[in-house]
Amino acid sequence: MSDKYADIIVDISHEAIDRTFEYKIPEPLLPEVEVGSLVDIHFGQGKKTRTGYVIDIHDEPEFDPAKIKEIFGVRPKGIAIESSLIKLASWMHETYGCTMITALKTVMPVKETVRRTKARVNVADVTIEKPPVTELNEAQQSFVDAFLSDRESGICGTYLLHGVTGSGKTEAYIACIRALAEQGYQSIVLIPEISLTYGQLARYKQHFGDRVAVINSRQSKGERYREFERAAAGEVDVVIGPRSALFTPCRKLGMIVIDEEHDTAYKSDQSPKYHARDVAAKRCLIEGASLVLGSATPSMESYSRAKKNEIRCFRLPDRTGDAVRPEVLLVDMREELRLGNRSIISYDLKRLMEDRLSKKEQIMLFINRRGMNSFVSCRECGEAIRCPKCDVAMTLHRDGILRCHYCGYGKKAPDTCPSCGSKLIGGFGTGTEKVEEEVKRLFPDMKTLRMDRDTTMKKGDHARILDAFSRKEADCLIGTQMIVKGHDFPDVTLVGIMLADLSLFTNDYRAGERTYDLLAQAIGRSGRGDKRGTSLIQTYQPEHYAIAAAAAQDYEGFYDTEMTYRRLMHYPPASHMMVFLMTGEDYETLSAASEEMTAMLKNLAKDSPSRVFVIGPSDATIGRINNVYRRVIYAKSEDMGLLASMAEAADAMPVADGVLLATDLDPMNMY
DNA sequence: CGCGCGCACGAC
DNA sequence: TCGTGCGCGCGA
Repeated sequence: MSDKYADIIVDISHEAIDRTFEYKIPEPLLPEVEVGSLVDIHFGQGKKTRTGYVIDIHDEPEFDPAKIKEIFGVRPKGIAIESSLIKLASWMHETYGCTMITALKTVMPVKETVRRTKARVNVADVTIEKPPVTELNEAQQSFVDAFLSDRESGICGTYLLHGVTGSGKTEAYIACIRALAEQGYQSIVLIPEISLTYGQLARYKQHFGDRVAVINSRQSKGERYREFERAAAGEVDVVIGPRSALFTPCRKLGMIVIDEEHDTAYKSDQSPKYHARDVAAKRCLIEGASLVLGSATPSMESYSRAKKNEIRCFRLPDRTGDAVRPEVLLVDMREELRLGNRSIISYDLKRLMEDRLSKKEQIMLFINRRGMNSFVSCRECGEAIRCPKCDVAMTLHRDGILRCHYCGYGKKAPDTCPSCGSKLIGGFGTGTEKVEEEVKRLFPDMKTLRMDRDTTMKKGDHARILDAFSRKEADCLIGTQMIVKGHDFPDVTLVGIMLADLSLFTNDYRAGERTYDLLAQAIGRSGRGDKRGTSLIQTYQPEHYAIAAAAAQDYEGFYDTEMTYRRLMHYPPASHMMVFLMTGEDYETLSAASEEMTAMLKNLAKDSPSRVFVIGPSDATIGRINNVYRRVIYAKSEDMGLLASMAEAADAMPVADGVLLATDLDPMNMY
């Protein structure tokens, strides 16, 4: 048998993570040493024994063999938290095709000295009175029972809790966390950053007091590291945080919860572009923990696995009961135009708004776009005003400034068409500002609040607007998707969705799913109190399956149609897809590099035993952002390992100067 | 992190 | 000219 060599990180400090050292594995230790093992080594000139983490094992030495030292001891398995995180990194390296170092950097906590900041009032530090004992309803209890009996028989399963906000998912999680804590196990609860509110946190604090660690993006690296240390020391029962909290080192991990598991924020936007759901599943497998997914509109990925009985699905009915689900009306805006209504507010919506205003009930208007008009175009030559640095049309804001939503560039809107000089130039489309203006025109007495990226620039704006609305300081809240997530307003009995089609226009394969999810959430904002609510959807495509299914509140129906389409097109989750995005400032260089890359990938595909389609290269949907050109290549295959090895090969391939490559497995956004 | 190399300065 | 003190870079 040939010699084996191990790449090792020396436990000096985590900052030195980007350097590995090669050691020989002596024959007798071969069976024990694996990726993630803790080993004893001599390092540097010192004769002292040091701890090393094995991050890779290979046959050929890359370093001068004369200088390679030997590993002289292996620690028993399962001692170090780091060991399981290294295994996780190794899996990410294999799955996403990123380098081991990049994977390690995402997974391992980086040690930073905690800068002693002056005691800030942190939500996490507020003390809360003891819990009223919570009673679980039948559906919650049956999930908790199944979960616990599975664990008793040593099964660490995956569970899907299918239920809307308010159906009591959090109580069910808490019951599991509590039972696990009694057995000395810790839990990690992932929630989308936006839902990490005082109220959410308070519920966990009520039950677990100081034994809660909180991770959020506003913390300094030092503060975050302190929370990691508390978890690693076993000082907490539960860790709550966004995607990155997934990598909290836990002494004895019992469960990972992913709340709102369909949320796109669970996909990392940096390399490796991992999906928290997949990484969580792997971490659970490594550490013997259970995985709980919660959602009102499960992702296609999770629901298809539930249908195949790979994961157990539990339905939690809405507490308020199905009888008070909101009534949903669908308005065909083409018909509206025929009736002579050119307003963005349909006759039906106007009538309902009048009614709510007179009853002093509240209204939410949801529009999937900020700004005033979507773009400015010339009615004579048809030319739209585009960003000089990006291949997108610019958006007109009420202050008369045209702004690019991709690079932030802004300029004053011109009076005449820059290409033909015509004065017949104007805005098309609609946005939050336009809706607010129209509401003011139709209802001069109505008090409105607007919430979008422009009105929530400063921190605290978010909470201020929502608080004002909940104190009933306004009759109508107008906003982008940020108003539909969470937040119960019991007096809202009317939700208007101004243009349901907008989220379909992105044209990527997840557009249908995103539209259904957005509409389902928006619809559900109405009638959260004791009064039944109405939701009205305005659309130009009432027959579109995502819109029709959302209006009928028929998730199953949507799922079936969507899945048929994904199968037909070999899109995830029916298959897997790797995107190779190449960017560069010089189009010619970039184009040549992308051709070369495609040739290499096609060559790999040819020699592969599994079926794989390589598509491209072509310009990305947005071919240029901030003067950087973008070209894409797609590879589709059911063999995820093959796609990862293609990504790895692409990564290793030398490309022209000034050309960058990024890969993305099963993307969530368009390219 | 801990070691030692090498540079700089100080005492003889 | 040699001795020592300390800062920095390296370690497989």
